[in-house]
Amino acid sequence: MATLKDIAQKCGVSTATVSYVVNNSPRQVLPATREKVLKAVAELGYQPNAYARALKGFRTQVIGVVFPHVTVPLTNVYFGPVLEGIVAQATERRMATMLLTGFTWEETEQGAEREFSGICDGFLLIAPRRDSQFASDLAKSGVPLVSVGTQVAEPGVSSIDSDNRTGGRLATEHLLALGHRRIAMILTGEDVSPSNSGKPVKHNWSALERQHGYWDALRAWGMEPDPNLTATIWHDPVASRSSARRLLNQRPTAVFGCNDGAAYRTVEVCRESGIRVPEDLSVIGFDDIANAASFDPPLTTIRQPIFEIGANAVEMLCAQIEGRAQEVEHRLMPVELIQRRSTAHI
Amino acid sequence: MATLKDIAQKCGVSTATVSYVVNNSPRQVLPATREKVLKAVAELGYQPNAYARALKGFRTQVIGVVFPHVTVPLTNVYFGPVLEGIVAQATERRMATMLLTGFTWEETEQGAEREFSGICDGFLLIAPRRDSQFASDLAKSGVPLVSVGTQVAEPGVSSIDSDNRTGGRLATEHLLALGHRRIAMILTGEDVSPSNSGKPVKHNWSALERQHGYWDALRAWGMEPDPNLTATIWHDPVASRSSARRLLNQRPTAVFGCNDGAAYRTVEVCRESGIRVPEDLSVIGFDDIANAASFDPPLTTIRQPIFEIGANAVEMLCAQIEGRAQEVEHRLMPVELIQRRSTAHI
DNA sequence: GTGAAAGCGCTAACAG
DNA sequence: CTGTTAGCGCTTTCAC
Repeated sequence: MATLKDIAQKCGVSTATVSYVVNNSPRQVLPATREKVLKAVAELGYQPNAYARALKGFRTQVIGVVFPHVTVPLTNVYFGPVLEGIVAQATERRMATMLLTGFTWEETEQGAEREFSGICDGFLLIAPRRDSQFASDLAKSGVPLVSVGTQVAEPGVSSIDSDNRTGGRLATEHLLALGHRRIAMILTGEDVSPSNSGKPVKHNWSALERQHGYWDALRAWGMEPDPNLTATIWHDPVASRSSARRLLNQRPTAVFGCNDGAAYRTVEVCRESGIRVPEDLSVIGFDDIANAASFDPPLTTIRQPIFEIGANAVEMLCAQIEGRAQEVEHRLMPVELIQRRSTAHI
Repeated sequence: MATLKDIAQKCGVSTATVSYVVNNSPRQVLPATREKVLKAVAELGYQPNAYARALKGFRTQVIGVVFPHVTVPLTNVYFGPVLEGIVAQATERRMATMLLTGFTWEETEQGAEREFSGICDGFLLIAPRRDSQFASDLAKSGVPLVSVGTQVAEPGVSSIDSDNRTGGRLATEHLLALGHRRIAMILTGEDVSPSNSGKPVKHNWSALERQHGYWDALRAWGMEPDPNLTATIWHDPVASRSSARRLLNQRPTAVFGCNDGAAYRTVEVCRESGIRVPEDLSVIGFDDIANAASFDPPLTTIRQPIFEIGANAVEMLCAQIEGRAQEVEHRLMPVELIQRRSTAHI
């Protein structure tokens, strides 16, 4: 790999001159010299060494995308589109995206910190834990950072997410407007089944926000949320099913699943139990994942702009990197009700 | 960000000593000194600078994943799982994955070459063009490189793909065994519709390989392929539909779609035309994408191990990076027939 | 056992 | 207009 020095020698000029030519720096260079240099550059296929450059304090044009767990697949209905938005926007800005992950979240954070804190201009944390150490450390060192899909506890860390609370309210209001009064909600959480039963359930941040919206709507209609009408499901399919079944035994007329997957699993349980959707039970989801429209019945849901969340995250991060960032910002992306056929008038 | 020098000063030792301690180098260091250094390292939160290290000729532990076009989404049925396999295997080996893409393939290649050829230890090209300039350049400079899903023209570039030809044969033999004799094939190609009609169709490399397998099987059964029983579809849905319809007018009893998407679109066209699958027409696909089993009817197809292709690609690349690579290797991953309900006895 | 110093490739301040 | 040189943070040879 040819270096500045090689070019300089070949042309009988100094490395400084070569540097000025290749960088189009403001310094005046004799046209003849410039041409000579350019020719040598082309001949030797010279590429500036990104590392040496970075060592001089330049931007690396790389953003690190830190995501929780290598087995939360990229084909996942949330991570996939978010990453797509990130990559599209990064490409637009001619930046590269470095994927940083591990087999546990701790490992992910440690690895990211140990290896790449010097390489990346900034980081996007995808759905980090609220108490993320990595987020705190980076924030304290002033490294550009945006948390996606969760607000971390550490103040000073900007974040972006959809407006989950409003979405929860919208979903519930839709059901209320349809005449439903016994409206159940299904939350999701970290795995609390067999292996770590006993520990308190750790619900997803977003699920909890959506629940707040659900409560907001109920209260606005003068109703108090009934704890019996809330259930939690998680990765374990068996335990989740029985949880869903217990909920249905409470005879709700409508169910708000905190995401489309939860809603869909509810529909499945209904089918097994002979409950018809939407005739006997209305079901609404959240996310509007790619195939929500081809569910049977097509799922009424709250759409969140997943791709745009990714794109906006990059934009926010770049603002920080370039020093144009205002204050800490918690950007909330708009959600909307997508009415399909899984909800009906009571 | 603390540097070696900071630590050295704080401890009243030389940077060399600090370096030896943090790297666990073989040089003997007085336990007391070692401890002092380690303490300072912890206090100052020292992280070695990856760039400075790389400048000394060390591995960067980053692999560049070059993929064609930012709008070929990561949620794509092929790219998604491939990338998943890549990331999983890279993580296993504690390497990071850098996503390199652009808005055109040319741009992607130029950007990757210009900016990142010094940063990455090696590159994975996802479905590059056969005449990729980037591949040639890298191969000539001896940069570790594996082409995924296509063999490039440049000799000396290792590749990995599924055994498309065998898969094409398997699909066709399945149909033949079911008693079919008028077996059509649907290929896919680059967009040759409105905008660039007139230009010769550029078929996908893999589609062509599968077609070879199709021919192999027919000939082994003493039949000569009928050109009228082959059609090409592409991104344009309208033109593709009419192409599919023309094919069906030739009255095949079975269709082999070169991928599941093509097969599925054929089923749709059939439905519109009142042709029942599999009663009137058997349809077989290729890939076994995630939702092939939930098609209506569930699609008989040839499974290719997409995730494993990604994982193997990383393994091959690392062998090159670490100098353990044998010769140029064109690894072919095994495929298998997945029998479902879109094919039936004639 | 430890320190001084060269040098990886590059940029930019300083001298001509 | 161009060359010399210091130094980014690190590793490693050589000398003590």
